[in-house]
Amino acid sequence: MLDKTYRPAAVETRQYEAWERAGAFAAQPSSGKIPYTIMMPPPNVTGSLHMGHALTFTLQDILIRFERMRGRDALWQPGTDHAGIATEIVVGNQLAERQVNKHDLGREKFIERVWEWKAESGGTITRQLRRLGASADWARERFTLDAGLSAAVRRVFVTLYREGLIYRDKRLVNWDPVMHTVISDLEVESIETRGKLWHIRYPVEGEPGRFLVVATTRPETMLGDTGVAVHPEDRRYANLVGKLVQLPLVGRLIPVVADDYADPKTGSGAVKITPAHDFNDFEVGRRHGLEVINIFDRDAHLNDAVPERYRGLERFAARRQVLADLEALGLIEKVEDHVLMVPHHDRSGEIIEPWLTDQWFCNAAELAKPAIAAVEEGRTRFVPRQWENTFFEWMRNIQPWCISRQLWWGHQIPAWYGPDGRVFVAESEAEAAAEAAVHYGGAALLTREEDVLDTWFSSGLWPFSTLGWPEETPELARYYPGDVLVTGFDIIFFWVARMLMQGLHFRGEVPFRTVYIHALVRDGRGQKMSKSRGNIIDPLDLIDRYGCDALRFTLAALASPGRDIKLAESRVEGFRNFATKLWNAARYAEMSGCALVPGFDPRGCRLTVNRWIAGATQGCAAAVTVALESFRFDEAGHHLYHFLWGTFCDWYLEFTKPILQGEDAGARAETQAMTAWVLAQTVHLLHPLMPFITEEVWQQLAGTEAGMLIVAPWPDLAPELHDPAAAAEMDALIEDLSAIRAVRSELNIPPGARVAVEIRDADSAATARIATHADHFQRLARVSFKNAAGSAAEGAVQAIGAGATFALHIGDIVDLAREKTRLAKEIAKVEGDLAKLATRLANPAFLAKAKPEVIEEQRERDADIRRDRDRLQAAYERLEAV
RNA sequence: GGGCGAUUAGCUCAGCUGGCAGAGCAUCUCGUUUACACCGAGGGGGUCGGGGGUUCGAAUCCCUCAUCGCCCACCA
Repeated sequence: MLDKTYRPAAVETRQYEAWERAGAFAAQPSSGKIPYTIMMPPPNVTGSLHMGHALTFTLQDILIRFERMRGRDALWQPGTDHAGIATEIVVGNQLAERQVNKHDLGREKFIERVWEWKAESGGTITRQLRRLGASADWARERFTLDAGLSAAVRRVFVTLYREGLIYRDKRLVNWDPVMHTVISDLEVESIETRGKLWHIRYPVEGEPGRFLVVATTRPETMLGDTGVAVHPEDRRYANLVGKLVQLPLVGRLIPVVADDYADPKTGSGAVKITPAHDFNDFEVGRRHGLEVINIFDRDAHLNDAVPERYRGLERFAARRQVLADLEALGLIEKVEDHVLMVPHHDRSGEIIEPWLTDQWFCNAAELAKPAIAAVEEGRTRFVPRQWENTFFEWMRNIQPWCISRQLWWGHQIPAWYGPDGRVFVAESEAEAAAEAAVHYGGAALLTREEDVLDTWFSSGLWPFSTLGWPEETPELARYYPGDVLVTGFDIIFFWVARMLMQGLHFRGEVPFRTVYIHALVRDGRGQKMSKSRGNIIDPLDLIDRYGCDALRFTLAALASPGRDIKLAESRVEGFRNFATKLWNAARYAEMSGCALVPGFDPRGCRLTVNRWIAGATQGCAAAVTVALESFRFDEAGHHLYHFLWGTFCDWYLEFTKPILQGEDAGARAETQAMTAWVLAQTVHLLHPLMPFITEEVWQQLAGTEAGMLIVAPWPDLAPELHDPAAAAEMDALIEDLSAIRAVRSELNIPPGARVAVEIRDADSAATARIATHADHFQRLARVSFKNAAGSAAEGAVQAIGAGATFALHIGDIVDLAREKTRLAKEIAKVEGDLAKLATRLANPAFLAKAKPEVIEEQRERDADIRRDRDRLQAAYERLEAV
């Protein structure tokens, strides 16, 4: 027996354990089934579930469950990511609370501490994923720092190095002066900031009293200036090109060069050039052979390259000092307010300093070519298609990828330096030592590269490293390439692009056929949820309060393509109610003796109502299938919602109550079987979205020996179940009943009052229908048909149904004038529609140019409305006659 | 500066290849008919952001403007 109320928490725990125990999540490599693979985007190993996770993993689980039920060998490959920078920040903060920094600890101790933290919190995210109902193959869980995945990383690094696609280079990079690491361009977030534009006078050499004015937002960097650029066609400065100016505070003489980079319309038109600390200036300097003077140390404090009075100053203190000194010298011409974009590290929030260092780079442009081609040729397609443009835009302008990080938590780069600085790149120290021995003609002391790799370097290998590569495992052969990758647009560049590049390079095949890009879940103001903003809605909180199924259904229903999700709690509540509705319907069916009948064939039903609901069920199944096939989770949800609530509960269960309580044993048995059958189909169709409650209902309905719903076959219903005659009859009946109910309600006729009704203007179909379903009229509209006492329309309220008018005799309580007004209003509305149709149908251009089926449709509609109008008119005239 | 998206009921949003403007929530009215008040029945509520254009016909396609949001970009 089903409980009186559905209690999600208990059911969710019990069912999840049962699934896992039964091995329902496990892929079946040795089955004859066609594989279906989804690679789970690995969340941070020490992270915890947020709403973005809830969305992405719900959608993935829906697809996996759908395809599993459709008979595919479903592999949802789970795992976690070591998340280098993010995790180092967290552990760094933990240490900071104890007044310790990581350098006090040393590399080895620090890494130990991170592993401890992983042991402490590492299970959290996967536990939470289980609470979400995620049916991943947990036995195959992987971690990016696993031995196997680390071997894959080393193999890839070494291979790309030997192919010349990974190299070491001295370039300007984005430097985080607090974390002391480089980050890639993608990790830089430009934040609009209100600042100042200082106009500074640089004295022209040999022309006392003459100044060249430069404008800058970062006056402290002038200490590293090695030139000033003006536009070659800027008349104002033409005679200065080739001359020298004297750098104030420093005294260095620096050249004025002509370069297109200088924009005459910006600032003063003359721009100071600091090659060591600005990406543009670096290029300008290179073009003109300017000196590169690095003035910052790794903390972004001024170094010994600047005059003594500034040495050791932190960059903003330096700015204040430089400005004060320039002011004292009268060299500040003016100061303007200025809005500028300041680069920040997206993780640490620190202001980035462009800094000249040696780093490891990957030739992304080369790797991007096959990836671009793969998407162009449709070997991988994006859904929605829109995102392909974003992908192309970035890939076609891709920059060298800086893959080294000055961190400790991650894959240490497999490179060793000889005594003379020569690099040996190899998969192991022994291999490197062997190479070195050959090179030096004997054993040599090697020191290992300290840097680790960008986290995304290892996650880029995820689609094949998790399957055992570099070993050629059976899993690799079977599950690569995957079918669908589900992710948010925010990591298309970070992750999707890298997986495509690495997958194509090392497997020669795309890692997935389809990339489904979903929206971001945002807060009420449309802001990205983040810890720092403090605007997080906790999915676990919603699960506690409304049940997991309600949250899952909500996220699916809101996942319309191309639109961000602003999560409203009222939605979750509404879909919780939907789950309750299903529960109560199932409970009612159980109480009414509706049990699944083995071998029951809905096509054998005699009763119209059963033939009708069979067709409606088939229609729903087809619609849900199409929706899920095309990633329209929202449409799948809406079809199910309307079918289960609006059709099955609101109408079918009401229509069949008299049958279930009636004397006709045959009709009762057919209807009981049918009710159970529809419920069974519905829980199948709903299972991917609401796995828990559907499994629970299914097991009550079918019994435990029937097997679990999670592995039950997806409904494949014959289109012949749709019976047009039954559908037409029931639709018309619903229209009749609704019309009568509306009139009753509008006129405030007490719902309990039984009303005598007289039928007028009925066509033959309506006459037959009313006779057949008289009991429904009685029960669901509370009317009884009797021979009209007299023909007078006195006291009658008239409801316009489908092909008949129902005159309700309600005695004296009718306000004739009000009733006439009501009818007149309806007539006016209908006449309006008819007028529009008449214009259209009288338009020769329409008749000549519109598609024939459209014309036919419009004519039918015209005829239908005309019939309604006529009956309304007749009803009105009867009142006139009183 | 470039690109993308959005603008539809009080709120959150559907509306596909043009052909009857929809849902959920909220609101109002009525309701203890034994599945369900997390419910049932019914109602009100819209110049589809503005302006052009294409078309027999536009919420839908095109142009333009406005507002909002996001992504990318080296403008001192």
